[in-house]
Amino acid sequence: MAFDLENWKTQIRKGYLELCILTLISREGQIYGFEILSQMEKFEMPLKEGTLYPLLNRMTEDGVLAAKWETQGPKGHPRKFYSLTAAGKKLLWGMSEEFERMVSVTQNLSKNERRKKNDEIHTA
Amino acid sequence: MAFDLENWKTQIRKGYLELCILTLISREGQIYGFEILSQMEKFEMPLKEGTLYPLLNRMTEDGVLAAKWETQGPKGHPRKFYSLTAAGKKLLWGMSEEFERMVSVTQNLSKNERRKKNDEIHTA
DNA sequence: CATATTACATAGCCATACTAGGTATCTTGT
DNA sequence: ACAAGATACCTAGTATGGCTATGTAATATG
Repeated sequence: MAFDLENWKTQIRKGYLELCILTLISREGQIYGFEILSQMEKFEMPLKEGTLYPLLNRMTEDGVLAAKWETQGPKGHPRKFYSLTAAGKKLLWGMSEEFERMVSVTQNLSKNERRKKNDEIHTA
Repeated sequence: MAFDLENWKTQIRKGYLELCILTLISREGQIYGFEILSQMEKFEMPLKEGTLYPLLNRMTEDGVLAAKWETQGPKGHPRKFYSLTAAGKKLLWGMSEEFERMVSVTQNLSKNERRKKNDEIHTA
């Protein structure tokens, strides 16, 4: 409701988590959900199951990820492994490019001092 | 509906635009809405009026921004100038810190090669 | 055999960006 | 004088993704 830092941190994660997770899958080649959770925690960007699984299902439905079940022999819960499709790799590339652009915009905004029109401020 | 790059670009802007705009206001000291639109366009991060004005009103209601109307003498449409409150400065600081953290996480995710089990990668 | 851990899944809530419109004032061309 | 465009702000409604809370199963452990 109120505009506080915690709420903002939730908002800024939208889209960003997908970039992180696609990057992680790309790096690992293939990986299953629970392992993503622990890796993301290791990288100090933890997320909840209720965030991850809908995200993975969405991206699988949309042809960004390929999923296959693997049983762990006689023991262990079966795991659903995800990997990038060709479309997924292309998407990740586009996302990385845009994110870098965003980073450079914030850097420019912070850095560039306003030089032109010192006089204009007095308007009137 | 579909998971495409354009939709993602909309999502990733959530929260990010607020960081940009607070940074811009901080830099300018005070600035009015229409000028924000043209500055953001100059920095290659354009946004629509329907995005900006609700955002400014929200942040004003929540005590992040201070707003005051200024008439342009006998000529010109009156302008609503925004500046950061103390709470706004504090919020911007927290947001910048978090954004930098996010950037470093993506860098680590992209960079760090998986060293353990090299053999596993070459399979097939 | 009860509890914890591993592992995946979904319904419902909420905040933000976008689309598409609206109002009002001032400038410019004819 | 009047139409068109630029300046300037505003809002209702929609779509989307992250979060909370909860559920289901299987295996491991004391």
